[in-house]
Amino acid sequence: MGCWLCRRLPNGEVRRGRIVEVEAYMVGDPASHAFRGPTKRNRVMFGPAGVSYIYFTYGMHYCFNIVTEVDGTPTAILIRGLDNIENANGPGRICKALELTTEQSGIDITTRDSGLWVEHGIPNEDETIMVSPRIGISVAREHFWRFFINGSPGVTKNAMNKLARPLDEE
DNA sequence: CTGAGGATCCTG
DNA sequence: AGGATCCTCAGC
Repeated sequence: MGCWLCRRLPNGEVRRGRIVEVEAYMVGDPASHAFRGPTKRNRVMFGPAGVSYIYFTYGMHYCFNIVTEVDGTPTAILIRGLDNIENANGPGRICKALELTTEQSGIDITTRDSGLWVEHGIPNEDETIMVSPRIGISVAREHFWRFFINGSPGVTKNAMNKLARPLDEE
């Protein structure tokens, strides 16, 4: 949260969006694409951290994730919202704004050379991190594994927001 | 081979 | 609340 997702577009333009909303997909998590084992689509989730996982859904949208844990442990973070970029609230809109498709799945995002990378950032002192159930899933709704910066314009407006509470009230 | 459902988004 | 639109995967 607060880091910058950076993308060099095919025309050379660089866009930087501040990450303000994410969801975690865990080992043993029935809502995770990796839950039923490796497939052609999800195989990069089973690889090392710092790699993009992008999938196509609903016949028209792409969603961008970052693989997070060690090789062989299939976890990822879905990036759901960015500030500082127009029309980048929502995972499908992020991929549209940054021109990301499954072509960019499986690439190393720890280097600028890939054209897709993350730069360091942290939340500001006056920002509150909220947690809520994840959006758009039909199982494992009991887990508060969605995180967002309260009040940021890049955060999705959704019914789950009314269930949100501050992270530091754990 | 088939069918159901989907980590979404827009409109009304 | 419903539709767009098609890929993926489980099941047979």
